[in-house]
Amino acid sequence: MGDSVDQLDDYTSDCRARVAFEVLANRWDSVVVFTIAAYGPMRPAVLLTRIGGISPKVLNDALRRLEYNGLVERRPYRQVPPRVDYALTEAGGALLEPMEAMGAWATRYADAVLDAQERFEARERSTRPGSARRRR
Amino acid sequence: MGDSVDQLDDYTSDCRARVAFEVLANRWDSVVVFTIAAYGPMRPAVLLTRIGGISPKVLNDALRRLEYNGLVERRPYRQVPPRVDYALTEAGGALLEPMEAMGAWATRYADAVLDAQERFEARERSTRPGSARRRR
DNA sequence: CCGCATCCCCCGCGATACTG
DNA sequence: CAGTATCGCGGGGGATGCGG
Repeated sequence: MGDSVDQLDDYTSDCRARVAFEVLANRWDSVVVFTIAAYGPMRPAVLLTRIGGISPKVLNDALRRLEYNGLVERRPYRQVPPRVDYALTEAGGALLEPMEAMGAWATRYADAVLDAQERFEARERSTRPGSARRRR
Repeated sequence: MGDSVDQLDDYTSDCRARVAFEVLANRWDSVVVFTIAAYGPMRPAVLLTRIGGISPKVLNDALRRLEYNGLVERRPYRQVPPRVDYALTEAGGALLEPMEAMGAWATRYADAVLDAQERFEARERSTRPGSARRRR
């Protein structure tokens, strides 16, 4: 099913934004794109340290996905020890602007989100005597 | 770990956009927000038909999540049979603009993404004799 | 009509260990 | 250093059925 970026109007046809969200749907993809956009092409090891809390394997998964979707270009240098770096494609670079729009929203409403979460849990707790649950 | 919208700089601190992406990370959340933004407050049943290919349960999950994050407000009418509708909060409504930025990117680069996917698979096929794999 | 409870499947994340 | 192979786990998506 939800395979690639095939048909745009599986749902409300105006919602082509979905394509963009699908492309950045996974945990780290947007972070990787943003980091490369901010600092320029980088080697995996550097990405690894620049981004915190991501394992080599997961980073690699993300890079492969991004490459698959044409957001990132893999540039191998033929030498030993192996050396590679990843750069943004035009599509990937163009993503920076919308991402910053999202960022602006986040800085503005992050507190509102936090408040809503607390209020939700408080309400839940007063209704249901059970333990405090987690929502995503 | 990646729990709610707690710390903003788990990674590159400038990447606060992540908060926004987390809030819309799930399969249908952005679609629901967008649909309500486009047509105004709606009842679940209407959402169900307006959006295609989503089950009642999954829609409800999405609405709960959105409510939890304060993007959507649940407005019950005390009557039988049960009547409810969902409206965007201020935060939810403000999301429309960034989402449209993402949409603009999508309309511009959707083809590029498709091409990249095909090229990737072609390259993969010529390298590895195995079957054509799927990437997400 | 709303939305909960189950059950299943799949896949992304994460950790670890290994090869070139 | 780059990338792969395994394994486990958790959680979302999807289908179905029940109850308020």
